[in-house]
Amino acid sequence: MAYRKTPAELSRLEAVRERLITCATEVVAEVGWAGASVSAVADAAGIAAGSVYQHFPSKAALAVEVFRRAAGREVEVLGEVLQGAGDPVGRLTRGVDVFARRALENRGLAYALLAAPAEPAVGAERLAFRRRYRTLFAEVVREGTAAGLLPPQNAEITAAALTGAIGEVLVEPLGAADEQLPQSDGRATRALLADLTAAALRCAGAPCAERPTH
Amino acid sequence: MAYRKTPAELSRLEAVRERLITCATEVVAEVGWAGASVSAVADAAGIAAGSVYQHFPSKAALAVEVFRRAAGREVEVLGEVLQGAGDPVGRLTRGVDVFARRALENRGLAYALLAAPAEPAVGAERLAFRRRYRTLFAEVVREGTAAGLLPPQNAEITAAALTGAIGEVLVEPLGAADEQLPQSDGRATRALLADLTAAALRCAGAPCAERPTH
DNA sequence: ATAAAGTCTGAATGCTGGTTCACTTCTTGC
DNA sequence: GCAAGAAGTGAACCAGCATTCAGACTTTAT
Repeated sequence: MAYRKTPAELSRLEAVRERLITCATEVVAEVGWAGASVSAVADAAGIAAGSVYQHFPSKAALAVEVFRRAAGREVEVLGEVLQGAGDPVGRLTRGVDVFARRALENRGLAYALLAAPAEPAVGAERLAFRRRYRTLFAEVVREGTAAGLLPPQNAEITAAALTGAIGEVLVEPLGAADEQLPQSDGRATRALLADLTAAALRCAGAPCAERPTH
Repeated sequence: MAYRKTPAELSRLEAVRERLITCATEVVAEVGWAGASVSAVADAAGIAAGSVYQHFPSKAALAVEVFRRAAGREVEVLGEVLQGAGDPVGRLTRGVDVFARRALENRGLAYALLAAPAEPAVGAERLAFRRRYRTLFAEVVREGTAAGLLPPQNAEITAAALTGAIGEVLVEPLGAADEQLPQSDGRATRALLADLTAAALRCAGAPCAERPTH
């Protein structure tokens, strides 16, 4: 024998793979799934198109991995907030706020994760992750009702409604990603976040925290 | 001159065009936008693929027309309910109910309109129609607050949240279109509708109509 | 009947973008 | 230094599908 992958070589390959994923994520954040062709991604990562297939069996597989990584981070963050300390209603408030804030801070990627047209494989992944968001929200809602802070309700439905509501409210500002980004923490954004969390709380039936809009 | 389109001929062409749109809608409802190739649609309408181009300049144009017709009907129905007689909260309730019910009665089409992957042109149209739903909901919400039936809130945001919530709640049951359709008015569906309208009312801040879940 | 002007057809064309592959360029172990 | 075996390259390949087009068939008006 005259060649065996040395540990160093192995980790170099791993690094290339990671770099590929990172660059692909950036490309997707910038031009969406539609514009993220294999060659565009390979270019961004500084390798040849053919080399992509050294790391992934297909473009779809790479796309799915990109999606999982990015969406996984969001699920994790959201989960930490929602399952953290404090009363359920407070956690829900903060969860919505954090989720929306993160989306607005990384619009391109958020849009890709939430709404941008994508190939079927990514679409399926999107569904799966939405279900995870739902599960997280549903748990908090259940805790809220158990604690008597929220009225009785179908937690799963409320969770779905929350997921959809947040997504829909964000799509508009995210879609306009290119226009003069209105400062991720400008006046308008603050108002948006306030109104969104208010709507979310109402949706879960939290007694109006009375933060009248504007 | 030796040929001029006679009125009869003209209306025949118009009829073919209509038939094409109808058949295309059916195909889309059955196999989604992805599966609705020009030849599949032409086959369904009983004409040759090339003849499609006698009536539409491109596949995208046909797709957009299909979307507009179908979505337009929904907007119209929803508008009629939301702008009808009665107090705003009641209208909102009925609007959500009617919307969801119609979607569940024509799952394939509803899924295509709401969520199925589609070419960019259709995606754009989808955005436009979502905006119209929002506008309709926003108006009712505004009326509700004006009448003192709903707490002060950002009606636009609430409307977006409502649109998103309804869509998200429906996507799951709609996506499973092929599985044993659980009777459009079975027990499960009734519960779903009740929970959905309840969530929607809470979202708008309507004082709990106290219809405890299930 | 016939010419002019359409409409219809469906196979051929062309484009787009993922995937392959013969070849070049490393890396490894002796 | 060298042979074995990878990894890297990018142009060629290929599949799917919208779109076109030359020829066949219809309708209209004389």
